[in-house]
Order: sequence, then structure tokens, then C-alpha cells
Amino acid sequence: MREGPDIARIASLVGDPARANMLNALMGGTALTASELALEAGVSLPTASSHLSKLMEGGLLTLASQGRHRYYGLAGPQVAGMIEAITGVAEAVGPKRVRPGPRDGAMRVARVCYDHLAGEQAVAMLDRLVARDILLRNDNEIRLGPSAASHFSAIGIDVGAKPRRPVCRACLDWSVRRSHLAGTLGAAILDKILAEKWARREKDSRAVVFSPPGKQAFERVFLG
Amino acid sequence: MREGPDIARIASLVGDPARANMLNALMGGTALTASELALEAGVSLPTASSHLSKLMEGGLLTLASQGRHRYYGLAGPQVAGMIEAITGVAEAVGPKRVRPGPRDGAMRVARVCYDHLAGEQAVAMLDRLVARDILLRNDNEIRLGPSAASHFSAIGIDVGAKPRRPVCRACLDWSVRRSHLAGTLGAAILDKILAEKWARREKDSRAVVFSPPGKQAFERVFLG
DNA sequence: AGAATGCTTCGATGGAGACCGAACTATGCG
DNA sequence: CGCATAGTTCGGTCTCCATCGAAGCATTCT
Repeated sequence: MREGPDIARIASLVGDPARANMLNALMGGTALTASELALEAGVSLPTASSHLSKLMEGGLLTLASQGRHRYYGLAGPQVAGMIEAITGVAEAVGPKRVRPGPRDGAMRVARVCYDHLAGEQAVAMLDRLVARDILLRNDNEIRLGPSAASHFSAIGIDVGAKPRRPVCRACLDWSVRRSHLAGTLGAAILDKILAEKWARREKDSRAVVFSPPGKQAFERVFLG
Repeated sequence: MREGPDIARIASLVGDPARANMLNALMGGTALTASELALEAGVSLPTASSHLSKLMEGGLLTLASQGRHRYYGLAGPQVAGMIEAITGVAEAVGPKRVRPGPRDGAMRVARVCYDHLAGEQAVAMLDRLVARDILLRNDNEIRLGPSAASHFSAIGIDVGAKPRRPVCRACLDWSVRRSHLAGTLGAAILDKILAEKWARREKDSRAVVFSPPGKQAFERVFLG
């Protein structure tokens, strides 16, 4: 009967299937409306609304009201990280997947993690950026290297702005068990990939699928 | 209504206060009996037993029977990592701690994480070992450096044995948000610290408190 | 063998909360 | 203003499960 942070409270929020589905959907990074989340969770609108207010009260979500729409999103990278950690355990102890399936394979290669890219591609990218000294890494702390500004501005990403959120962050990848790049730079790179149509997001999934030429372009720019 | 690893199942296991208390207690690293865990969770023995079988079925615990005692322990580092992640969120969104309190401070400095040392001291130690090339680090992968064997055997730790568990592992620290050393080497170092009485474990807590001379000795050996 | 200890199983109870339909509020549109 | 859409609140039902006492196994001690 010890004290400390109330982990049961947080875990029980994630522990309901409807809420877990909602959180999973929000791991895609885009904020969703209550009706979209109700559909996603397979429950009625009133039920979804009740779940959402609980998640809000628990501090796991943020809310952005725009007119008559109310967009719910994950409260931050830490929450996303927790979901990834739980997913990792569920994956490990869960029923031995009868068959990894093609979609599952695609998820391992590349997927969206909150607002940035995850999966093998993302891990390889961070490795390469560090190897080329474009980013400087010390454990989970990642800083811009001397050539970062010119390198990224050449491909249309401005790293000069100083938002409150850190520019770079390491984020643990549940499929590869290594880190990939998060932070505003990670988000900007994902934006770039999608804007250039190097890859598209799989419908109803976190998977990100590169087109063959898109993959080449990505590798030339980030793994070159 | 999407598929994938059943995160709700895992989270709901942690989501019950009694079970959360048990898991928290097991984060201390030592396996405990059902009665000890019942006491820890503040429930009767039958109730605890029921919880334990659920946790077992969920794959979060391992069981070692020794005579009439049955020792329950965390199933592995991944489970411990998940608990740390949830703890981090609970800490962040939880009621703004009225006062950090001395015990809380002690936890930040040094505590037990599963079977090894965590906290500021542990993070500093890993940094230093890597800086001295005694350990070689590439992201979460940590290997022994050339001088590791002689360095550790000089202080009575044998790194030659080849157990199934990896010798070194990086483990994310929830208070410092950086990595510390896990794996058999991490465990051996914690054993050493306690065996030499450089530090003692706080009663009913994960905190590890160094004595002044113990701290000096520890710093000389590992941070020197 | 008999007693004691450690733990699990059984059965019954009670309470929490997930759920939905209906009514209500708020915003936008013509 | 009146209608439509988005969302929340309310009231009631129903299921699940945490809980404990009592009884049942298993192991060890004497």
C-alpha cells in the first residue's frame, strides 16, 4: 500500500477497449472529432463522449475547439511513448501472431508515431544523420550539428525557429527497439515526405507506404 | 475498431489499484511471495492470489516455486520499462505534487529499477563508463569495451560468463529521462554496491541511499 | 502421522462503470 | 428565425469483476 504517482488511474484509462482504440487512432498524430473517434471505437456517440471526457480529465488528451467541431489529440509525446511501451508488451506477450500479415510488415518498415516517422526507415534515418554529424547525439538528447541548418534548409525545412517544443528528441521504436527522431524536426520531415508524395498513409492504419521512386528520393536525401 | 496487439488487455491489468501496487512493489527487483504482495497491495490473500493469476495469465509475471513458497517476479525488462513509462505519465499529469518530499528526492538520486540501479547516479555512471570507453554504446545497444574485463574483474565483477540475458542494456530512466545501465552487468553492479554496503535500500521504497563514504567509494570506482 | 504454514479455489455479495436512447445545448446555414 | 449538424448530459439497465470467508491442497516441521 505505497504512495506515489497513481499509475492505476492512468492505466485503467487505457485499459478500456473503447478508449484504447481511440488512443490508438490518435497515435496517427492527427486530431480527430468525437464522432470519428466513436466510429473508430465502435461505440455510440454518447458513450464516446463520456470516454473522451474521462481521458481529458486524466490529462491524456488535448482539445482544440474550432466552431462546432472539437478536435481531440494526444496530450504529448510522453503519452505517445507510454502507448508505444504498452503496445510493445502486448505484442510480446500477446497471442503469437498467427501470421504477420502484409499490413503488419508495412507497419514495421514505416509508420506514423504521433507526428513523426517510425519504423525501420526512421531508425535508419536517425542513424545516418548522426553518422554524418548532421545531428549530434548524446543518449536521448539530440542537437543540431553545425551543418544541420544548411542541410535541412536545402530541402526546404527551416530549423531556425525556436518553438517551445524541442527540435529534436529521441523516441523509442517498439518494432525495432531502437530510437528514431521525434521533435519538431521529426514532424517536419514527415510533413516533407508526405508533401512530396514520396509516401502515402495507408487508409485506417498508421502504416506509411513509400512509392518506389519516393523511396529512392527519401534515401538520397536522408540516407545518402 | 482496429486490430493489433491488445493494449487494453495489458493496460487493464495494470489498471487495478491492487495489481498496480503489486507491480510497483516488484519494480524493486526482488521476487516476492503471494502473502507479501497481498500485504503490499492491502488486500486479503485470496484476492491477491486471484490478481496474481491474472497477471500471470497476462504474461506480466514469472513464477518460481521453491518448496512451499512461490515467488512472483516481473516477467522482464520490457514489462519494467512499460511500468516506468506509465509512471512517467502519471507523474506528469498527476496532482501537482504539493511538495517533492525527501523520499522523493532520494528516489531521483538513486533507486532500484527491476534489478539494477536507476536515477541520477546511475545515469552519470553509464555516461562515465561510455566516456572512458569501458563500455561502447550505439543507441540502445551497449557492448563491452576492450578494457571492460580487466576493469570489472579488478573490482570483483566477472563479465566473462555468457548468460542468456544480455550483459548490457540501456534502460530509460523516468526521472532523468536519460538511459542507465541494465542487463546482467547492471545487476552485478547493484549487487556490488549493496554487498559493499556503500548504500542501503530504504525500507518499503525503491530508494537507494548512499552513505557518505559509500558514495565516495562508488564515485571513485565508477565515476573516477 | 499430525499439526502448521503458504497458497489456491469456490461461492456469494456488492459496487463500479460501460452502454444506449432520449432530451438538451451549441454552432453553422439559408 | 428555423432547420440541420456536432456534441454533451441525463437516467436507467446490465454486465463484469474486485472482494472476502470458508474450505481445499500442498509442503514442511516435529
